[in-house]
Amino acid sequence: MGRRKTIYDIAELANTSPSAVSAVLNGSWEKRRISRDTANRVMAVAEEHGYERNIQASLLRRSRSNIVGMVIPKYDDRYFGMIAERFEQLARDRGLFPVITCTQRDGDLEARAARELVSYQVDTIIATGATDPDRITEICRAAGVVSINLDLPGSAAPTVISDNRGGAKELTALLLRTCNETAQGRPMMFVGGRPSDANTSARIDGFLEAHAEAGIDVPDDLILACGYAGEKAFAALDAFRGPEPAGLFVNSTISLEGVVRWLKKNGRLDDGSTRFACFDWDPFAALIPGNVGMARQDVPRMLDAVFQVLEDGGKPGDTVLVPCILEYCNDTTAG
Amino acid sequence: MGRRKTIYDIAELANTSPSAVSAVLNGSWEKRRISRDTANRVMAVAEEHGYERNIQASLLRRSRSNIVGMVIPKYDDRYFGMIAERFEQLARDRGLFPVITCTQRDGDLEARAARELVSYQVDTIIATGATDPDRITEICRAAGVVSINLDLPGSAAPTVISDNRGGAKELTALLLRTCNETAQGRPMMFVGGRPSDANTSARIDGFLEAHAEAGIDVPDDLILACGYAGEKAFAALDAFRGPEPAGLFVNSTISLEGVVRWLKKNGRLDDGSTRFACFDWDPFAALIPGNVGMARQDVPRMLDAVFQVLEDGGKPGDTVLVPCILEYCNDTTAG
DNA sequence: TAACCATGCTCAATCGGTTGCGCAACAATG
DNA sequence: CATTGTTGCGCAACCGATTGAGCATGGTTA
Repeated sequence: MGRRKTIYDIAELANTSPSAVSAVLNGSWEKRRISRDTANRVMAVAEEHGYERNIQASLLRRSRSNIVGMVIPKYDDRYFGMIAERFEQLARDRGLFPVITCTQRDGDLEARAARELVSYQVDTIIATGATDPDRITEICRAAGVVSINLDLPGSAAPTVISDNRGGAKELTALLLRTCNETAQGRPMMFVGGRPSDANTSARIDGFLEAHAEAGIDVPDDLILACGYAGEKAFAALDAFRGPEPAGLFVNSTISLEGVVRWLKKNGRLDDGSTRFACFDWDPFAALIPGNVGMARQDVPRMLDAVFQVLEDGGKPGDTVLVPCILEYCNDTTAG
Repeated sequence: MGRRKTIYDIAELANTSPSAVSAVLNGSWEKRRISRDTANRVMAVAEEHGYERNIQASLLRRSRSNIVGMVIPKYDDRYFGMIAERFEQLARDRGLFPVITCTQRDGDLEARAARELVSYQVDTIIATGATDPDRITEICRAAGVVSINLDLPGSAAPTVISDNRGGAKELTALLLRTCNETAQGRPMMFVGGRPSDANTSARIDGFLEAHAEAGIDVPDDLILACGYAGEKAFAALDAFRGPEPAGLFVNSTISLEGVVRWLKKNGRLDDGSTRFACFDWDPFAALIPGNVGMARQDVPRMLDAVFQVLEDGGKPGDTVLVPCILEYCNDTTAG
């Protein structure tokens, strides 16, 4: 099949110059004083021949690319899936071209991906849940690319993040209330996440605060920050030898997959006898017996905030804290 | 901050020519007989100054772009999330640059996205679950871009697709077996999807076939192909006035969200009294009481097949059918 | 009639890599 | 010494769109 059509082909077919074609097709024709006649002629020819602009060539000449990159740990997760979907939509609404790259929570992959995005001349990189946000920011800085952190705080770029501490505290309080009759002042167990991860550590703070306010002491061995992966949570629970915890605070739906597998294996799932709460939201997880509540991160507000920061030009250190939405599950009431 | 560094800057700094820099940095330097000395010098200087190649400029000159585009209906769904994640990984393994675009099951958006990808000089577009695959193929054809259909069959490009009929038949048979005592020869209900959608129609075929083999007749009004969205399934069930169905075949996890909301509202969820089966897979949905099984589409095999077709150069009409994996839920046994 | 302006268009340089071709220097061979 | 080959490198055209500058043409004003 023949070569792709270029503005030169269209110019010849429409009996005018490449400059005129370019002006017509990128909308600057009125400013460049091309007559409506010529414009119509060019547009008709372009349409007829299925012309598509070569953005590479266009961007090479322009200074801004209007490409916004996002680095995200996973797609296969409702939280990150929603982020990706919303990001695309908001970017498109603003006439930007979104490119998302999935990096499996691997710092080296994140850096590679960021460099790759820079090569593609992105104007901006949103680093979502990056294990090392400042490394990405540094790559961006060297290339003159704006960067924003989402879901994990970095010191080198503006950050938009959930109120992890507040959300975890509220959720823990709910869990304590619901377990009140059975627990009798015993502490809950915290499962999943990495202690080095700022979100996990903020949630542990909230978890402990809620216990403190209820006058309950939490021994260290009840904090199982064993990693996010489901298998890790499963293994950590399996290896736990202390006294039976009164209820579980699960740090993410990814970890929850392992937790429910473990509960199922031990026959404690179907009757809902083991109460748990989970940070993050999943519509099906919400229906699992024993789940008393989920802290849903407010993805729409978070992404609105990201684009707000983008438009206002945030400074390193700026942090937008977005409250979580507490979802009551399985007829837990607020009281 | 200064302009981005170019090969011209690096050439000057390394005291050589731009051609040599280009050759060194894209790996063709041995072929172009640049000495190891010069190469090392150039690489050191590039490293030191954090040089990143401008891919736009590079692609403008080269003929192949190595960009593979994917059009996908949603991210916020485990099935499509897995597809996206796997696609990225396989593309990267092959040295390609994946760009995914989410089009919300909207034909016009799909076409716009395809055109946009063409503008970005993609070599290939994988149209996943597109409502109108042939339209995308036509856009690709006009631009000399290879296209492949995934998850929905098109006549104009090679297709990789689940064995929807077979999977639905097996799943329906499982549902019939599990409902045997209570159903006493009564038919199941089919919920969700669009009848115009080839997957839905193949699954309806499988659903009916399984009933036929069990000698059970299915009246038309038990086929509620009301659209995929959860609310639609909810509304359709709410509006249904016929005799109570003996069990539900749900056409996707998206529809299932509505189905379980409806079951919950009617107090039939927690005791698992209403049996259902669902096409597609979700780890949490698998644990919902009453769920007897899920037909899990074999995402890894599907994507392996896609890249296989890409490498072998498939023809329009070629179809790879990938079997589903039947997952038994809630202690349903195979027997 | 000269000076000036508006209109409608085109020219040619430019963005940053890539690549066919050729040139200089030197070694090896006849 | 003439010819041929090898090594190492640089020149300049090119990819396709954008854009500052400029050039006719025709109309208006002093």
